[in-house]
Amino acid sequence: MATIKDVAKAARVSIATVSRVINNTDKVGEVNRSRVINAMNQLNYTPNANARALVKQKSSTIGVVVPDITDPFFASLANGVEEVARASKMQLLLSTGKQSEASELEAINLLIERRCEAIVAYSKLIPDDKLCLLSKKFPSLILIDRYIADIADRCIWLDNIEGGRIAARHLLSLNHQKLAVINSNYKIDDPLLRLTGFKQVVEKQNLTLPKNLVVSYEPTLKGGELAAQDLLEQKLSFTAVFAYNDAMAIGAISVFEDNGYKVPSDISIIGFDDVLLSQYSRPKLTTLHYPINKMATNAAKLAITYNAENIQQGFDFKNTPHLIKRDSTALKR
Amino acid sequence: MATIKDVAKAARVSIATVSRVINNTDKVGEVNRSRVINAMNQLNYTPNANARALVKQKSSTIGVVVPDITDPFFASLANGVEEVARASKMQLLLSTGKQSEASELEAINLLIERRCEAIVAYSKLIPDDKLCLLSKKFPSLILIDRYIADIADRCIWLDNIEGGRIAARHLLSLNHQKLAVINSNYKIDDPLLRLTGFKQVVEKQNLTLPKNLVVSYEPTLKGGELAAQDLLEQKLSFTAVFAYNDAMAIGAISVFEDNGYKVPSDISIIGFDDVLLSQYSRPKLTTLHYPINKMATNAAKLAITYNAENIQQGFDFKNTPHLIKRDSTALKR
DNA sequence: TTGAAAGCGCTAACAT
DNA sequence: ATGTTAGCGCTTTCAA
Repeated sequence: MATIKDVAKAARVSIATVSRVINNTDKVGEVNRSRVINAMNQLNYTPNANARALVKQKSSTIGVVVPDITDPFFASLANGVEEVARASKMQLLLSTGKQSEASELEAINLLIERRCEAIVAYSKLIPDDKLCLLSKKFPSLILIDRYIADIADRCIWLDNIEGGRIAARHLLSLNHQKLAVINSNYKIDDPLLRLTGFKQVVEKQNLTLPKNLVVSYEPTLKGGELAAQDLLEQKLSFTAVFAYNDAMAIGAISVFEDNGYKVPSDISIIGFDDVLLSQYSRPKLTTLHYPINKMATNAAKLAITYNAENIQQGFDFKNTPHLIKRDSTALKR
Repeated sequence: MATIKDVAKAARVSIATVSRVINNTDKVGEVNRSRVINAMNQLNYTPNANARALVKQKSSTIGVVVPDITDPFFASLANGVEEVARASKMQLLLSTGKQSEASELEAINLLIERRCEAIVAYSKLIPDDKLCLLSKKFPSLILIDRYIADIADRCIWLDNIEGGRIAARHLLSLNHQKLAVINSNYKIDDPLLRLTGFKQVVEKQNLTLPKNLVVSYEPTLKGGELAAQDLLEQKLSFTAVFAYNDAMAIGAISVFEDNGYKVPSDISIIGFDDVLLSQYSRPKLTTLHYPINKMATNAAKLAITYNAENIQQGFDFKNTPHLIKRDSTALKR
């Protein structure tokens, strides 16, 4: 590809002059300017962003690490970061850290090598201490969906406990007393936290949540189906279910209906996340909205802020889900 | 951040030696090697990928342009490219080209400035001639989901006409004779091509597709709902529907059912794309599988191949959708 | 308004 | 085995 030198030669000016017209940074005489422009066109010149990044010491790049862009939840996350990148005239470098600490670490590291000016990372497998070290080393690394006390000012997270509480309150307000929970069996905090909040509210009402009616499977459609089957085999009656996420809820609904239970008239069910799916399901899913897109834009802005060493106040580090009432929950008959 | 010079100074060796241990390219004495490694750790050294890209004349970057990463279809596309990047030890630069020629053009251009070694672009708004020019200028630019005769060797596309035919054949094989079509009103080729194929088969059977029963709306859930309402108001009977995509199909199903028609017993409906949604819907959607992930990996590999000026044979430029029979179509009663 | 030159961080000859 | 040095393509002083 043509370089700035080629253009300078063709236009019979110095490379400094070419640089000036490219960046519009200094006065350049009319004659020279148009000669440069002509030369650039003729040579199909495109500036080399890597060279520019090197000398200017800024990459105009914002990095994001997610496990799987195919998951709508992570797509929203990436999208949020992208919106900020776009608004800041930066570009998005996407790195996937799949199901292992090493992989997550590598993903972040690649982004640092690229000298991203900001990094938003969804990491569940790197232990707290390593993340602390990393964030010391690289101040504009923001963790999303994770809370580490030592670096709380670099964490944008969701209050999962409160989410569980909200779900419980909703079901209780519909007069349900016999409750069940379909949880995720992933080894991360979220399932436990949501269950904790749910239990808190339930037990405050002097109701109990039988162990048999708390089942854990993979947080997928299939997992939801298995969970529902499990629940139905317990021979313990329940009229409402709190599912770990929308996919599980939808899987469960299909099994319930296949077994002759109507949702919501026989069984109410509430999901979590409010991904696109929940609007497409039949019945439309009542769920907790996880403001991941907003959290991601916040995280990106925060990361940029730290990069500028220009710490600002007013970021929503802690976020709270809110109830979206649709058609999968109803008053107990 | 620490540079290679800092490391060299701390380790009391030359930068060449440091470079050698970083890249494991030459023999380095045991003593020096460990001194360098220590220095790197102490200084938290991370090599600067931009500098490396500059001198090595390769960025190890593969670019992808999509309109919206939030759309599961484009997420799959990006995912396919990411898989190839990962396998090739490259990284993914994501650029969004939203709903305008200028925006698509800018997205591609930013990727070229970054000196991506390969670019996979989903572009519907840039006219053929400009795209031809661009692909001359930048040989490792591959177009996905688009066919331009002049640069056919840089296009990975889906045979939409055949898709329409397959849908029609399927419905016909189920003895449906009164057919309707829910199409997209976007100003791109795809809707027309799918309809063309569909019609070909229908008319070959001496059946007709009444104009009133071909309706066009936005290719979304909402659009599908509107389309279904429109269809129901036509007072023309039909027993099977070909929808432009899964989202429209699912939207339509909900309206049909709300109006007392059962799917598939009263109305059969077939979608297009086979996105995740189609497995989650009730009934599960019969649809045409659009092998976008595979097409994307192919496009990425092809792009890399062109970059290496090492043109290989055997790429699937033209792709054909195939039928996924699920539960939304049934024999006409 | 213009050009010469230094240098961003790194790799890769070429010496030694 | 190790060091010296010349760039990669660009921006930015500093002079003219």
